[in-house]
Amino acid sequence: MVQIVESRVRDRRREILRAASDVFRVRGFHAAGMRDIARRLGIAVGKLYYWFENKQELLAFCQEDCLTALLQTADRARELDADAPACLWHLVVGHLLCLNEWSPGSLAHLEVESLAEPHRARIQALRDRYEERVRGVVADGVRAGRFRHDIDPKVATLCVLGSANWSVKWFRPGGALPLRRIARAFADQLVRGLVSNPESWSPPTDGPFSVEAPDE
Amino acid sequence: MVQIVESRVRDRRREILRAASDVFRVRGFHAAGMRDIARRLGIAVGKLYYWFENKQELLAFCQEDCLTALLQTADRARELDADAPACLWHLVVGHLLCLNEWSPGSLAHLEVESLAEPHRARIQALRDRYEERVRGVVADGVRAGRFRHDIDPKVATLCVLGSANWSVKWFRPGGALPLRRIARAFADQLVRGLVSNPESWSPPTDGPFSVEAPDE
DNA sequence: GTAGAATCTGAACAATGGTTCAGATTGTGG
DNA sequence: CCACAATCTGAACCATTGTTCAGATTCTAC
Repeated sequence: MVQIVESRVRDRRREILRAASDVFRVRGFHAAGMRDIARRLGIAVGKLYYWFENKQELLAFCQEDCLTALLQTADRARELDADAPACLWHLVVGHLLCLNEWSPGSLAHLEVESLAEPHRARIQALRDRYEERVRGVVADGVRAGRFRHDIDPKVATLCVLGSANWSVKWFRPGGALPLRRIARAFADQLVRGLVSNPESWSPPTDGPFSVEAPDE
Repeated sequence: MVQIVESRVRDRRREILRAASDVFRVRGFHAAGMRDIARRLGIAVGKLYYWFENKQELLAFCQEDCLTALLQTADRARELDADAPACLWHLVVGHLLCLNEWSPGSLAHLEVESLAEPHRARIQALRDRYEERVRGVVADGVRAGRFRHDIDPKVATLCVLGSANWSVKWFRPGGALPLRRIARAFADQLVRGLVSNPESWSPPTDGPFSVEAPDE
């Protein structure tokens, strides 16, 4: 019963999130106002304040939605029981697909400093948790000898996440290159730069994120 | 004579740019207002409008300043007469040093969509020119057999620039890791992911950007 | 059919921030 | 010393945006 109510609340909030995401893409994240979002939904602006306390809560909801999805891709990559290079490869692919195809909140994800307390701490904790997942894969790989011993897992993780995150700035659906090809190429380059046997290593050919999807 | 006047105008405008940069860092790029910038300089807000037509011109000036510096690092890397992997390596290092140490306008550099016409077209042309420089190095390397033949120079360039650009979001002077070490590690990973002989390739040990600077 | 809960409206309010400009101040050349 | 140019001031104006809330509408349970 309570679950049904909560599900309805979440559905309504996610509907607003999707409208917000549309406005983020059209006007830019920082130029997106509450009136624009309400107009996008065809509702009065006051209604937004029935479902969200204020704009900050809406932004936090967007970022949380995206981070939840990213953490889920990390979980699925982990579940593969693959070695660290393959696991990291899937993580990179998953990150790009998540930001550019699955997660409507991804534009908000980039805006690290747009949140103030109290939302900021909670969202930062989620970001840290996700980054720790990625770094854990890299560190495991170094320990197992699958990644070079002279890399710093923290720095390598920052390099990986930077490339993936920045893709939101330039990738456009329907562009010259399909997203999955870009995702594989990024994953190839970033992982190959870390493995201890780059000349014999080859990237995975299957996995959980439909990398051979119908855009080829 | 005219040169002296232009130099004075530029000096004044760069002084304002540095104040703007300070405010960008403290308040975040999008929360930085003209009053804040004027306060930072201890001047009346109207003075800003004596030297800049409006806020957009100031933002464009910041981005142009940063892009000019980036193009200069690309020129210096090119002048080395090194092969493509070494050249790209220096470009990556130069990019990170430029954004995080030399160029006060770097926070503005990230904000691709904050500019409207007519400034946007001019700045976008500079961005394209810089990206073309980087991509040219990658394409040359593929042609010469120094980079893998199966990479797409455009995608590889986007991967490289994404990592480097995103560093502005998290790097802090005085942090746990010195900038040059981070820059070298990024360049190592990104170039090693592209070279055709990653197991025998080793990164440059000297170059134009003081990578062995006194932070070690 | 009705009471009460849930949901919604949209004008008004307050705050913010970009910009203007009449007038003031400073600098410079004759 | 003075005219004129260059530079500067800061209050006021205007537009925008987040938010509120009294009241309206819709929904639901009895």
